[in-house]
Amino acid sequence: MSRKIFVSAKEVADRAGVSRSAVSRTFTPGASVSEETRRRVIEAAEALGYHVNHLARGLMRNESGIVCLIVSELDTPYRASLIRALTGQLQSASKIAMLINTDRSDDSVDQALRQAISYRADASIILSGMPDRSITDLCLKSGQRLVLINRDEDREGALMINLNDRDAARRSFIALLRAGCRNFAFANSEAMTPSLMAREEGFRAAGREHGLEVTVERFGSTTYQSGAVLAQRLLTREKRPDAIFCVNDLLACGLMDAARHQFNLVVPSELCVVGFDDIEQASWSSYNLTTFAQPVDRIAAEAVAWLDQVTPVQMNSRRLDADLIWRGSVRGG
Amino acid sequence: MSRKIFVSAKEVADRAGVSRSAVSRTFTPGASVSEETRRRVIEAAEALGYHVNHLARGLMRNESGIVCLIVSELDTPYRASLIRALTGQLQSASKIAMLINTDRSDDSVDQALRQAISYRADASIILSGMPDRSITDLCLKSGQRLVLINRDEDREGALMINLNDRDAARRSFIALLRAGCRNFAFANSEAMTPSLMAREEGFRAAGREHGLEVTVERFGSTTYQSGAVLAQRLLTREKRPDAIFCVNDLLACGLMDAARHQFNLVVPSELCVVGFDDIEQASWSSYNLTTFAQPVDRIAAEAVAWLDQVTPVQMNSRRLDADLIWRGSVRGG
DNA sequence: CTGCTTGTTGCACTCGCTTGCAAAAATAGG
DNA sequence: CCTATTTTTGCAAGCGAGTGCAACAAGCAG
Repeated sequence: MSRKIFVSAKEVADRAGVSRSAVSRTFTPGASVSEETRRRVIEAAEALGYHVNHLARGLMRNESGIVCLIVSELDTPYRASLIRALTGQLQSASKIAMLINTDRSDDSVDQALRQAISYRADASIILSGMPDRSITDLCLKSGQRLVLINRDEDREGALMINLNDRDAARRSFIALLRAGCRNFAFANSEAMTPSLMAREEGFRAAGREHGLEVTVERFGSTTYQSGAVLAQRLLTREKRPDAIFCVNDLLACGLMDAARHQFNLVVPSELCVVGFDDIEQASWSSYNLTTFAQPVDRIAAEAVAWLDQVTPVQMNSRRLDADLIWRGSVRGG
Repeated sequence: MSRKIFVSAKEVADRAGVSRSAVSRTFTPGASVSEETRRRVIEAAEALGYHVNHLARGLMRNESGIVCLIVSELDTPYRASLIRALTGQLQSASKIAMLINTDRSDDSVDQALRQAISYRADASIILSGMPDRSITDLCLKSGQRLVLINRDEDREGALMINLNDRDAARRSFIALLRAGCRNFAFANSEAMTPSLMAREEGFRAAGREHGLEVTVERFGSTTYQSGAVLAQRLLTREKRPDAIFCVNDLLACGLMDAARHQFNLVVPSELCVVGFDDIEQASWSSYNLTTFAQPVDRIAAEAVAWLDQVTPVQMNSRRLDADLIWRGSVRGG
């Protein structure tokens, strides 16, 4: 197993009969090289299988082209689809994604972040639910650009992408009202992240405006399992809700399953349900869930476009709309 | 916006009153430094917020600590959970994951791969369904270690991790037989990857051994939607199957939903279904699917352990067992 | 005190690339 | 054909680290 696998610019230069700088310039957009030289360099590079060493380049240029994706619970449907969109678009912009998994609570997170910094990542995109401020601090302090998705945190110098959660919640209320529902409930987790709370507050506010009471129940994390528990709690009330807005689809699926299989309720005639995220499962015929679509492609596009800008605008925030996807879990439509 | 954000070893050395090499050695495990010097260096580093520059280190050592995850359709439940496991364990092993998304068919894939090579990744882990041999060739040629998951490809110098698909298929057949089923079918996609085909062949072989016919139907890609189409094709046959082994859970979910909602069949009394992967949705009460669990943590552990080895064993292959998870989509149990 | 081993330290070179600078070559103007 | 201007090119100095080598200090036996 002989090492020495990579060819260096020197070797390409020798083969092409030019200087090492010429090779470097050939692969640097906008540098001054004659057409003839460029051709010969490219040819030699091709023949030798040369690839610019990004480690060395990053070292010189002081920018690596690496973007960190800081994520927890990345196998959650919404997260996964966002990651898919982000990696795709980053690649199209000639950047590359490093994935940092913040699931484990031990210090491997901290270590991973340190790694990211050690690789001199140009930016970090945070889609972790974990509201650990020290992480964002560290990123900013080490000169990275920062993108916060659905965190509603106020961070100077970062791009903040959020949804119109409050407005979506209001639209959800109106849709349920039009469907003839009268007993409204909101099923939330105890995660209490800003975007989840905005949905809750928006829904409550809409209730207030219409002079209707809204029952709110919170439990556990934002999962299918919590949905089942919330169903238990909400559907055993004396005044059983006939409309439940769930803080996300995963929870909605759990709630619907419990409503059907444990309480024998028929959706939507006896119970209307609205979710949030529009994960793939929402469209499955067992759920056929009316929900709000996270504009993952838009989110990814905004993030990548902002990273591509040369001048880092100081304060920046985008608020995107979530489209209501009408399906069968609400009457009418 | 003044640049110059990072502190270098030189600055730490000055502050600690030692030479730059001392700093370097302090952060190199196994190097010779006195306790006293190390203490002072660490202290200075801490105070200045120093992080070893991995770009530079990688340049010298000729190994970057970067591992590429080459994935397509990464928002698929099984893939996502595998990525979660892999990133987690890589981090614990002080490596870091770069994510390469091979969804787009244009040359952005090629470009991304080139990027990975340019960053001198130490290894690539391929979980892409895409059987593009040129990708694996390129990785190997640029001196990377290679891990192939569920691809059953014979690749010298790579670690191949596969499941006992054939055996699982056989166990599935026996379980269905014991449940009293007599008309067996296998629902496959047209992806025709080795591991999917092994499941099909295993199931067919088991049928042959028991002198029972197995209907095989293949359609589209391995998704929920294909499951619905396959249900249509299989359940309209004159001899309607009462046992269907689906090549994976996603497809099984689609098939079950169609069987129930379009054909009004009751699972498991009129139709038994077995899936593969044990994705989260399989445990949802709407499906309650009997299935085989992909040992994602084992897979990730094997991969990471192999990457940690110093001596690259030439030919290496692991075959892991998939545990049968008994749930309610098969009678008895 | 001398000779020898063991452990630390700093110098200087190296990794592969970018880039300012000045020399060389090509082009234009007269 | 000569000078002035514009490219193009090579030289060499970095970027931030790792490491072989030799110098040096400390510890110990004789």
